Amino acid sequence: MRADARRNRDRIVAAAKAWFATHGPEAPTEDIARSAGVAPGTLYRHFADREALIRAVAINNFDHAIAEATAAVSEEASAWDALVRILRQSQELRLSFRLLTAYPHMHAVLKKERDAEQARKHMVDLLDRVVRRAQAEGTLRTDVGTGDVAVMFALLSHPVTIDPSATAQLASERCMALLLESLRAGEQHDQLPGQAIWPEQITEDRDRR
Amino acid sequence: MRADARRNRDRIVAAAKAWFATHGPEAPTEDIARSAGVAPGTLYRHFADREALIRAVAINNFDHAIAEATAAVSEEASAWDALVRILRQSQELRLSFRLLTAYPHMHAVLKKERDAEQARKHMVDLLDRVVRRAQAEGTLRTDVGTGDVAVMFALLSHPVTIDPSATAQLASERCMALLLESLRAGEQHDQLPGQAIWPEQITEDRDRR
Amino acid sequence: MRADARRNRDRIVAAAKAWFATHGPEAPTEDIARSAGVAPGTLYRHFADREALIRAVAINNFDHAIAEATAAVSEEASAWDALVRILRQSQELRLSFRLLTAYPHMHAVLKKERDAEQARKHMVDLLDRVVRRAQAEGTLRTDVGTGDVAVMFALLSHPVTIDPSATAQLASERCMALLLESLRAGEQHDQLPGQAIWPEQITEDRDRR
Amino acid sequence: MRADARRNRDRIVAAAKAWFATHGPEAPTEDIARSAGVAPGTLYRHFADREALIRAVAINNFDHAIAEATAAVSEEASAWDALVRILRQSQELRLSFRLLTAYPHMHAVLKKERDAEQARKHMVDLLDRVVRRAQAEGTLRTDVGTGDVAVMFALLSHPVTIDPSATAQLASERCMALLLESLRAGEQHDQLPGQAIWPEQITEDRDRR
DNA sequence: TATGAATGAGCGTTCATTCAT
DNA sequence: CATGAATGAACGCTCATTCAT
Repeated sequence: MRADARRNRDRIVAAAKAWFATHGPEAPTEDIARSAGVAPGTLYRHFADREALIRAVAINNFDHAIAEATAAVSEEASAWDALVRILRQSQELRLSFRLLTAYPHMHAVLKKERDAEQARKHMVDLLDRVVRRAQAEGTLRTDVGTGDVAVMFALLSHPVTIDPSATAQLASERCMALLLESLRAGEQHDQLPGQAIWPEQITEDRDRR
Repeated sequence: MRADARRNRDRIVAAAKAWFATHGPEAPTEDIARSAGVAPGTLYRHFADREALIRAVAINNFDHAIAEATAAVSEEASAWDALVRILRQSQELRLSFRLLTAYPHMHAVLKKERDAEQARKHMVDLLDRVVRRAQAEGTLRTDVGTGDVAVMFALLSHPVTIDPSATAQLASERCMALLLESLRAGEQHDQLPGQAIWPEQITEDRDRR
Repeated sequence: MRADARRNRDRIVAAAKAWFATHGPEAPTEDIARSAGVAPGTLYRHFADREALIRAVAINNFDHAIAEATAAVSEEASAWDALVRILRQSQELRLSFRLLTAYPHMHAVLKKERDAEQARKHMVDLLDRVVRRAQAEGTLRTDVGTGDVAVMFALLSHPVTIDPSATAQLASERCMALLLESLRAGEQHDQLPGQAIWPEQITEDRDRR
Repeated sequence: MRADARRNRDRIVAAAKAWFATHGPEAPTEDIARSAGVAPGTLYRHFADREALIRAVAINNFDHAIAEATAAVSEEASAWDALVRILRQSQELRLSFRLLTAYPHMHAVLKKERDAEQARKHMVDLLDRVVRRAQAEGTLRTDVGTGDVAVMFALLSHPVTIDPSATAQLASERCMALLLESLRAGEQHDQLPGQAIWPEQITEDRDRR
């Protein structure tokens, strides 16, 4: 791949990432191309269609999120601290989850490309390890599973649309803080409905419309 | 209003509600009309444009949500129980919040019709009263405001897109349970970032820009 | 025909006349119905379609124009004075000509109803008589025909769209005055191109698309 | 601009010009696009909306009309001869005036683009100069203004809808000849109503209503 | 390979006309 | 008969994707 082509591809992915983060995965391809400083034709030379672009953004995102999570795990003293840091601070992870929950087809879209599916799995596995380790060390309540944590995080990754935006930002952080508080191991926990949700409970076959 | 017209209007609102709930407020009017069993022209006879339809759905929703919340308040022994019931069980309230947070224009859209704006305000006021009463009775922690509760609820009202759907449903309920747990007044609370968010902190002027 | 039906019919024709005069013969039927104080269904009970309504308005108009022209002929001292009065003052005749020239299909539309066609013919015949008499009395130049006069008048019946409207009105009157001046018999006339145009030169078959 | 794009743009303008000339400025864009041999999207790539297309046609027209009028002025011996040639022969000027008087919004539409407004002004100024010069040389009666001439011409630019079309064409020419005759300076002129109308009397603010 | 023009299906909306009440 | 609701074809315009330059 020529150097300029490589550079264009990267700029398109970066532009798409920005648009997806602010306007969701239905953002106009034309706007994305313009932001990337290329013509629409160039975008489509690199990505067969919108879904391919989404996959590329997702892979990029998952990879960054994995890197951030890995750093958290290795740098924090406990699994709990790592978990808190990951959930609270990782913008990349936030976007990853937004993408994953942005529209129902997402899993089907990802599965069309081995790399995308692997990156997703890798990310989930990493989260799973942190969750289990935190439970093992006694800091995370044991009646929740990685699936619970993932769902919580996915939901909290939606943009909060209130004014002023500083309040929106704060609201989101407070919400996260509350949730984390409820996740911490403690004496008197309510009985949660059902059983803990683990990755295995989540079928990724979402294509039956 | 003639009986058949009334019936069609209701069917259109119902169809729109279903589409908005599953596909967001940009769902094709054509599909909505077809679901309602009417021609596109009929939809537009009843609603001047998409925004008018959104407002009608919102009013319908807010009204139902208010009714459910009112019932909860009058039937439950404590404000806390009422709050739990409202947040956990009201599907209408859930959709209401989804609509409200679906896109940033929503407030501007609602403000164009007095009824819509009033219904929204009425709903928020009701929630506000329950929140304050629960705090007064000592069951709800006092470092959160109605705005915090509303944001949390709005976020949790997003659809969870995992398979199987029974798991998605469960995940959502568990998430809500965790949040409620963290809201309950107790001994050792973490320090939340910032100050409690109350309705007053939320500017409803979203039309600038 | 019941009295109320008759009244509705008349009001619809009157409303249509007003709309056609100000907005041309494509004015929305809905607006016409509303102006007439009836529902659209009522309009269509009386007139099969837009063309039928146009014919009704045309007949009404032609009849009034004929009456005004007849009065002019009988009251004015000379054919010339009658002609001037007809062309200058008859609002009905003005609208008649506007309708006739508003869209190319008009003749075809009129021909579908004997009455409409007859009224038109009657009106043209009357104008023809006045023209010939004015020429006989030596007040109208003899190198113009009734067709010339009709065309002139039709053209001058178009609305003048300039601001302020008083100026538009004046401009129209001045234009008419100029044209009348050029029609008066006098010494030194320019040679007009072609031959005088008489009603016989005008084929009324306009339906070949 | 690429050669093919330029060609398409020109074809669209030409097609629109033809449709506007025959069916007025509300002619379906779809038909215009088809006539130009392009898809609807192409039309909208070149012109943001119908009004932009109207302006493009108008500019094209005004420019051609100005060129023809300029040629007439420089080639004819007197201002009078130039005026006669302009009014009689310029098909472009004829369409220009038809557009200008086609609907009341036209001035507002033109004013949205500097070029369009300038071209219009340029055209009017040119006519104004010829009119004043003809009056100075004693060939044009002095109780008419450029506004009178413009209105007359606008009115005469409407299509004459009679059959056969050769007769329509002739009728139009004869009408113009009569008007020109009445414009020539001479001994015994009738008193025209009101005062001469000059461009200054014509407010170009047509947007209040 | 990049460009940016062209395509054309799709959606929102209008309105002449029909039809159930 | 009148009403006014329903119909559905038509039109303006958008945008994902393809293709000529």
